[in-house]
Amino acid sequence: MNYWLVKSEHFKYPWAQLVKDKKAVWDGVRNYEARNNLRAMKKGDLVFFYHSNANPIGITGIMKIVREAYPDFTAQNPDSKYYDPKSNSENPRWFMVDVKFVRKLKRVITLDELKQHADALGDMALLRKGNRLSINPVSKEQWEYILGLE
DNA sequence: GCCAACGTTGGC
DNA sequence: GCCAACGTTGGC
Repeated sequence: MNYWLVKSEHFKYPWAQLVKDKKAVWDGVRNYEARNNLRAMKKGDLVFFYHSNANPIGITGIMKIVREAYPDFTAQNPDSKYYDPKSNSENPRWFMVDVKFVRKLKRVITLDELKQHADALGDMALLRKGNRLSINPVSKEQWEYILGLE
């Protein structure tokens, strides 16, 4: 079992939408490192949902992987803003996963707060300066520590 | 809206 | 394969 943290901008796919939909397709990942993380996700893995460019900025809830990586068809759709002419169905470049709503956190654990616990969280990818990766691995220790803050 | 950080592209 | 130019992310 692995743990992850994914970012979403509130105007792109807001947490409230997932709460309503219960299930979502996590598509549109167009960064190789993020894609590699995406492909390492296993069914049943738990995922923090992190709101960037939001108010407040932070972790709002938990999701679960319900379908492992499969080709992101939006890359083949010229009308999609995620269209990538260099990807094709024989040799897909991009992947997506399906996620399911698990639960809301009792409160938002803000970036500010995570920063205050930077020592305990060790070298957490999210807190690294300049980190822009939209899919980050989280260690078991970090996962449990963050839930302890809740 | 600014801008630092960093990924990607493409000419050479 | 280098690297300048450009685009994007995301906190502030």
